[in-house]
Amino acid sequence: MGSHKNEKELRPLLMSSSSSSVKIGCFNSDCEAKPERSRKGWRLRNGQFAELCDRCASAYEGGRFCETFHLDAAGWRSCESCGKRVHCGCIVSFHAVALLDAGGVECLACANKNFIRAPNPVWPSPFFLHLPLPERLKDLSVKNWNQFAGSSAVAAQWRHAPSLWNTATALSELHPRMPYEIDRSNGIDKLVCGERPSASAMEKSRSEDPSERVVSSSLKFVPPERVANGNAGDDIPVETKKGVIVEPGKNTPAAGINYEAHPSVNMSVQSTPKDDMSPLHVDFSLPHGSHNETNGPSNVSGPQSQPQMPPSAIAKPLMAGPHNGVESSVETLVRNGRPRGDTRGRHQLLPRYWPRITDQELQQISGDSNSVITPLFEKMLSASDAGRIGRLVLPKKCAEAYFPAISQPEGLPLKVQDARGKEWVFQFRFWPNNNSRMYVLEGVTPCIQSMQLQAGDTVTFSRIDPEGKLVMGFRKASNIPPSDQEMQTPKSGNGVPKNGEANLADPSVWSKVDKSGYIAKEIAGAKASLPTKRKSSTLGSKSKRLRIENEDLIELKVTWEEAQELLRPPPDFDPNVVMIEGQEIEEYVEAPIIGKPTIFTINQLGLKIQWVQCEDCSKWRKLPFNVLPRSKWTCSKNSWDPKRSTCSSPQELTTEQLEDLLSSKSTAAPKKTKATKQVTEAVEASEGLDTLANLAILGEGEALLSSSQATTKHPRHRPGCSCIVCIQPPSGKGPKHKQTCTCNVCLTVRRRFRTLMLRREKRQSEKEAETARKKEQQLHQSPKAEPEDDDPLLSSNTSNSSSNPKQPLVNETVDDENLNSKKPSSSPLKGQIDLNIQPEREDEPSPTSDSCSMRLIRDATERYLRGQRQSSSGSDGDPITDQIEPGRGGVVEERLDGVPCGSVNLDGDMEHPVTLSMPMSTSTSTSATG
DNA sequence: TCACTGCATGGCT
DNA sequence: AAGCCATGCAGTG
Repeated sequence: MGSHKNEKELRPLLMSSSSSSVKIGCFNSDCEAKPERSRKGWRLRNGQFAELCDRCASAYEGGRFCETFHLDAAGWRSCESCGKRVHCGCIVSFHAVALLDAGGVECLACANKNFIRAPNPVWPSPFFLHLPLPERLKDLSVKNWNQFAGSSAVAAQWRHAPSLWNTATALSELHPRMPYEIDRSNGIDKLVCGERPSASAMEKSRSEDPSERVVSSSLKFVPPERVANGNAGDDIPVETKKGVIVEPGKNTPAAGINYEAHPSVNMSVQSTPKDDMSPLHVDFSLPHGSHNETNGPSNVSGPQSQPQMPPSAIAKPLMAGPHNGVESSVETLVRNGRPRGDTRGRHQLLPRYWPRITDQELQQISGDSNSVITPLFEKMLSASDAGRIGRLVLPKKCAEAYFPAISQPEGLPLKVQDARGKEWVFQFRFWPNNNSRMYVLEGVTPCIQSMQLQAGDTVTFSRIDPEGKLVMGFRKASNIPPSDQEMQTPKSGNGVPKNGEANLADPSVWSKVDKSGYIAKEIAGAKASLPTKRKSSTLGSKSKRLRIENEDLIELKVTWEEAQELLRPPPDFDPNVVMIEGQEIEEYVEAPIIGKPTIFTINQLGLKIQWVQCEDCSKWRKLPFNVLPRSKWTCSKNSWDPKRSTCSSPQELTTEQLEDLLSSKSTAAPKKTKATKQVTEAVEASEGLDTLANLAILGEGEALLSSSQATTKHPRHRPGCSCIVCIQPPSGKGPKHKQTCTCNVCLTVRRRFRTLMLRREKRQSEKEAETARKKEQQLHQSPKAEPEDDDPLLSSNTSNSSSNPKQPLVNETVDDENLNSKKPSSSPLKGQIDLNIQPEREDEPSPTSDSCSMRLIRDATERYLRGQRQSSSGSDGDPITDQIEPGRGGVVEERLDGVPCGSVNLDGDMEHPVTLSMPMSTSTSTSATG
């Protein structure tokens, strides 16, 4: 440790000189003696030691220096434990005082006692600290890491990491290969074994530090040496106190002294040493600095060796307190036991990686044991992370700060325990990347899957002491209010579902931290409060891809079909018709608008009807099936039933019927994700197509609709994108899909194709179409449809349904076509918009396929639908319920070959009677009603 | 053909 | 503007 500012008071003339060789006399400015043989006193900031005359040295060693030489100076306080007067305002006393978390100070004797009593085995014995570093480190080597990795390397390494001293050890252990480590060790050694001043420094944790929070019971570490000097005092429950080492560099209002918080012994890991000028820091920091891989051996001492560093990522949040918040990367290093960092400035981790774990979660991890959990960092899983590749990209700084140093790309096997206690071994490695490194954990798939994580969820890395194990917890994205997710403490984390009120473990901590978003959070829990920066920094930062996950996942978790179903041509649309591959494609300048979800049923007469809920009164009103109500539909727009054109009008449906209606609707969706193979496939397919749909719906680059899958597409994806993702064949099984395949994907593709074909046919001969339709209807005796529904296509597709009144009548294609034909629009084509079509990608089933292909497709489709109906049919009784299309959601694709919901907009509000020929599904569509 | 590996690319902070 | 890092994708087995 070095001298501090106060040092100057003692020895102004010598201050500038860092050389102990300069002997002008006793270092004590209050002493006139000129010792022949100087004795070492406190450590100066420059790493050297004050040279004192015998008398002063004796006083110093006896712990009487302050009272002897500046009893009247400011900065005297009483030990909170024993009441003894202790000086807190000079470099000499700096080492003999511990600042308590609760305020006040404690003499070293008391602090030491507490420390010694502390049952926490995590802390190394003071004696251990006294051992020359070389001794402690001699066995350490990179191998250790490897070995540990294989077994409990982490634990071993970190076991002693808690204390600064240990840190040194840990560091050494971690970086045995680095020469500088040795230097570091030396430096530390000096601190530990050297002259007393050096030993002093101990710590105290800051309550603000999340880590500390966890380790609130942290003990204060007092160097043995100090104890010797020490002042006796009463014991103070260590657990309840956190001390802060007094440092010359900073002023404590209360004490009028400079001090700084240092890593507490137990949680030193989390504390943040300052990189300020304090000698202590110097010693500690140096080692860290040395850790820098790019750095050569570092100097053991010297202020210069302690450049000011940004707070460590974790420490930062913690910093808030009286401290200036200046944290040194050192601390990070200390905590991790792995102080490396390319540059100190970089030690600071991005806020998005700051661990946000609640006490409860920590408790969960540690269980009832006395384990101390040290949150290290967290990361929201990207699509890649959660993908099958099994590679979890680790934030560089986090990897370098908390994982063992690796010099070879191959890295090391790293043992990680999940929240359930199960151990996993990942390969911690890196790839050279732009003159840097990209760290990854390989082989995480099993773990990720076991935790059922997906993109958007967050994994947290913590360390359990004294075991020193790495623990990987997780937090499901869905557990947290989307908007608050970023900011709030996970309700459940570390894989331990908790009620843990998402209170930030310690609001004060986070809020104070910085602008990174915590502040905002503190201010408001509401979405609005969500710090945009924060948000963007997490999901958003790199990814628009992920951005949608949380918020949108919930609100926009609609199927591709559902989304399209709700699309409505923009008002006053004026589509441009372009020819693409011989097909007329309508282009809309305006983005489509979103319509209102409805539920389709079939009444007793076999007429299709749809139910829509009034925006104002929430009553359900019956509308012609082909009406496309807008999103803000209200009773007043119910021109079809004047009696119920006001909100005051009673609802036509009975409560029971409504329940059935709604339940059917709600149950439909779940089915979608359920697991028949086909369903699953369908889901996948729809997800895979989401991109297209999203793009179509939201416009290029704006994929607001997220697939149910957290995975997102690369931002570069654009309509027509030919990347591997976009050109991916259905379900990624291209070749495996046979022509007769009836999987959702194939059906979808066929449907799309069919749509095109139908249009063509339509164009070719309206008359023929009409004829065909009638023919189809006759053949299949499709269920009754409204008079307007004379879509020939419909009949073809719905042949099956026709046989079963209860089956959904809707067939996307059919309906779609029906609508087209029915639509008021003078031109069958006019007003049609097929957002599902991407000319560039229509290559799958070529639009130009012949009718034979069409037939095959239809046949396959029908077979599939038949099967679906059979399997899903069976409900009867309530007209509504029964008629609501079962499995709507799950098999949507298959069943929706047509757009049941009207393409014709009869709604007064729908001034745009345009048919949207989109593959659709309406989760709401229903079947015949009796 | 597919899974895996490792580097390259480029959006974003 | 540098660097991070999510993802792409070629190479390999």
